[in-house]
Amino acid sequence: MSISLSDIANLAKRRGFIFLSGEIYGGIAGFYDYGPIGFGIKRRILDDWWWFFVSSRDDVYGISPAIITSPKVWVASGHVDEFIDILVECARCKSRFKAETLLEEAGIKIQDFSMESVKNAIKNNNIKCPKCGGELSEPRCFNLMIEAHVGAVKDESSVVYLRPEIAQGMFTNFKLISAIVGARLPFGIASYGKVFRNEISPRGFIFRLREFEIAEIEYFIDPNEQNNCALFSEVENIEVKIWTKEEQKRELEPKERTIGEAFNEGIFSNMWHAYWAGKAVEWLISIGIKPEHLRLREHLETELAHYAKQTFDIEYYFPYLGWKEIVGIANRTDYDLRRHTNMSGEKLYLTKNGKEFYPYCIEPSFGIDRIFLAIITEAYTVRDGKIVLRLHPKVAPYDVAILPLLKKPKFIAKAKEINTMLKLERFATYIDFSGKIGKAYAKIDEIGIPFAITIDHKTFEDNTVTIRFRDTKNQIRIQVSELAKKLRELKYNYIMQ
RNA sequence: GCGCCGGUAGUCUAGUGGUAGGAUGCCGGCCUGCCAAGCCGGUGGCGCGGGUUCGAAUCCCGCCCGGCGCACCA
Repeated sequence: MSISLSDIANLAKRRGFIFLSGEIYGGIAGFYDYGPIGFGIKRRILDDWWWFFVSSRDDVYGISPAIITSPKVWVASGHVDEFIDILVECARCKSRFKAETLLEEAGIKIQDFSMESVKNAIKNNNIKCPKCGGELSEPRCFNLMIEAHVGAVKDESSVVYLRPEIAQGMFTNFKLISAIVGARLPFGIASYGKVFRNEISPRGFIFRLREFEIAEIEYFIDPNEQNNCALFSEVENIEVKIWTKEEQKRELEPKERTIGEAFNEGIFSNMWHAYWAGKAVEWLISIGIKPEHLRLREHLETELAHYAKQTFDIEYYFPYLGWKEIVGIANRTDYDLRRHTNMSGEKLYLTKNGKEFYPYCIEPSFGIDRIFLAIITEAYTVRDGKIVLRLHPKVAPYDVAILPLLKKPKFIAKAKEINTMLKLERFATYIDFSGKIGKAYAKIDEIGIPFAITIDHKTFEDNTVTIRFRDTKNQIRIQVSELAKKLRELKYNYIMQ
């Protein structure tokens, strides 16, 4: 029996993972609130991401740029031009078209894509609906960036944009950061946070959102050293399905390759691009995604973003949605630093042997909410008609549950004592003495807590408790004094099945 | 944004014009004492707004939200 999106949404609602935002007023499409369990999991994902890509490394620096910044940033980045679509609608069949595509197909070239010139071009060339031949409506502007206003007066000069990506915060701070940290190439700047895109129709539970969390690294390399990656041995042997654009065009299946093989085949735009694709896959697997549910898919030329030379999506196989993007790894070249240098006048380039040059940039960009959904989907299993969420302990909402076998004062007191002890050891504990033990086990299985400590009669004889394993229901008995050590061992040596 | 379908306790669901019912969850009690046992009691609902009608969960209109298809997804 395969799981559906509504199974996931149902669990999410029932157990406090995630809810439609403002639901008491009917909600708002594309915006969701994370509840206690969901945010517990999401925070663990973000923490582990930060550890893997920032804290555990010496070459990546973490920052936190503002969500709203100078609107000029978005002009320079190309988002003001590229992120705005002018749409026309057929008055008869109601189909909508991008004005740009429509004019292109009609072989008409116009200099500027202002509303006026699009309107005139359509009128003067008597362009009709390509589907039904009907009359086209007035062009309308659809901006994928969400606008806001700052200051007391709400006019054109007060317009700001909610960031549609974090990357620009890394580029605009490039000079300051590289000077402060004394960074030498190659090095990266990383961040995570909320971004906003005015999607036309958000769909698929939390799959397409208007406000979502992205974690990004902008990794800067010397354009003359693109194929000199000293860290390549870290990823060389990682195996993953890779689907090149040629294979897609020729309708061939994706092929299993190691990152090393793929690089040697010339599939990646450079060695660092291959390296970061490998690291992204490595991380996803380390938090519980099965390798067979992942693949790297190269963007076709028509899909490439305005800034990208080559992009690979890491796609995850959602049983109810098919293969969908959860991570993108783009080679942005020197596009952004060059644009910002030209627009701002600041020198966002480096000097080597007296020669000025722009670093190239490889950008791994992680859609955290989609990864959250993938992790929940991956973990969702049914045992004896009950849901067991087999999350990796690293991303479980709590480390351990503490349950008294009986709801008697001395059992509860002992549970509280152990709870306090483990909290002092920095475990995220979950204590529950509200119901019966079987019911408590079922509940913690559903929210994915990997281990449960049970206080039973024997506890009062010899100060031992049992640790019960979510995945097997097996129990082991252990001295209370050994608990912290054992739990730490279990958490970090956990092997996904 | 267009088209089709839908929206009843936290969740699942019965109810097609006449007193909203059940299951589950949640809270309390009894009992039991290691994997959602049982019994008793309690809590909680017709997405929002307008209209038709003596009377609307039910019919009509608008909106909001969701699902599917199209379009969109740099």
